[in-house]
Amino acid sequence: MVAGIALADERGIDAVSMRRVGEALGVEAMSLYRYVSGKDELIDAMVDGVIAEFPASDTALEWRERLRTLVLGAYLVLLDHRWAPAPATSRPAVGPNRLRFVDDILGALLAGGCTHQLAHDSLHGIDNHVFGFTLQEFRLESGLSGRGYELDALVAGNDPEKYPNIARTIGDAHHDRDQEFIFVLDVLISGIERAIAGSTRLLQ
Amino acid sequence: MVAGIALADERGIDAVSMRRVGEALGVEAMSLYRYVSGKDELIDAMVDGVIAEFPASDTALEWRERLRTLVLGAYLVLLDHRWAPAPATSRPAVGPNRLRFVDDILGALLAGGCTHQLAHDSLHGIDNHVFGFTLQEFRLESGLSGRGYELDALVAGNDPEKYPNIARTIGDAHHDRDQEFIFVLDVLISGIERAIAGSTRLLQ
DNA sequence: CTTTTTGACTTACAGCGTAAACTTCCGCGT
DNA sequence: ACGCGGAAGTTTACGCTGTAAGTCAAAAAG
Repeated sequence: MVAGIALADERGIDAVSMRRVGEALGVEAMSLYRYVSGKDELIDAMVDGVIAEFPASDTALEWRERLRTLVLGAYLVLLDHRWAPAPATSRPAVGPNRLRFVDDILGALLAGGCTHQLAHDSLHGIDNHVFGFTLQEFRLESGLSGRGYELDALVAGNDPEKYPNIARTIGDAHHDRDQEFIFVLDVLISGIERAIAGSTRLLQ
Repeated sequence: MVAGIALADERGIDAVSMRRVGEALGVEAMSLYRYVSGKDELIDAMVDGVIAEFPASDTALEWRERLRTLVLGAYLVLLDHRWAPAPATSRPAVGPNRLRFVDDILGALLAGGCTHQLAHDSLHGIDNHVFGFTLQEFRLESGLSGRGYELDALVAGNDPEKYPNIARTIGDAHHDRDQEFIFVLDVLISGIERAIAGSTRLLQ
């Protein structure tokens, strides 16, 4: 499994095949079936192996800061395993380390005074931010050209009358992945904070 | 392309192969290469074809309501094409309809008084919510068992001492996909709203 | 009427996941 | 010391995938 992670880290998730993982271990492909029931189980194990690297949160911190560092810790790990968000979000399996991670998020939310229902709902927003945001960012960064940000490139060569708001926005805004991740995270925390305060209607 | 969408709708994205799409069109697999350069381009076209169904926003609405209906419209379309979020989030291509969708979101944000930078950053949060949240929800709902929510099932059979916060939360909270999607959306809008008001530090 | 373009078909190949059967070898009870 | 059970690894094979290359008939253009 660690061999699979290493292989995916340097050659991408598509390079992970039973035959190649076997080769990396100096063994035939079919031998791997002694240890996993199939490729799906291997991928699931690899994903959970990455999540195992997520640092646990410091429960002594104030809940917002605790949540913030917890999520940022996960983010930093995912930076080193950019293939991981895709299988983590598209496969149904939920491994023990992911459960631990989810449990940690819930712990911070409950410490902040969320009702169980509110914590449950907010969890989805946070969890999705961790895996969904990274997934989309890494995807764009892997765009064919050498340019850092494919959306820019596409729009630059496109009709500014067709996409007026993009044309207006681009150029004035700079793209910084890390800062953006933190911004959305803070938006989420801020929104949850407000939901805790006024437990009734959120908007207005 | 529409044949590919229909095929994916009823048999899943994995059932989409060149040979099967060709079969659905009464044609051999290789004939498709007259119209697309390869399978990747086909999938990209299918994704953009789904996004083409997203209804445009009503620019007359107040910005928050405009953004809300815009995103909900997209959500409803994705409910009918549950395979779409996965390729939409994991492939680098950005089609014209997706650009239009993004442009629409930006329009609502700018109408709300966002700076260009704020609109740009918020866009990522909204866009990721649309595709990332649906991706994760559909993934869980496709879990093997007949149960609706796999996380429940997993945790139910797991050590409540290992995941105390999950154990505390589950049972008290009920899972309603639609309501959850709207909740997180409102959290995002609420957070953006607050970011517009106080342009300085978000938390505290 | 000839030439060019178009659309589809056929064949072929390398790679994939994995089912099934087979060999090799180590550790243990007798 | 012997035999044997099970673990570990290999070999072979099958059906599936995307797609490169070459062929051929019909339609469109000159």
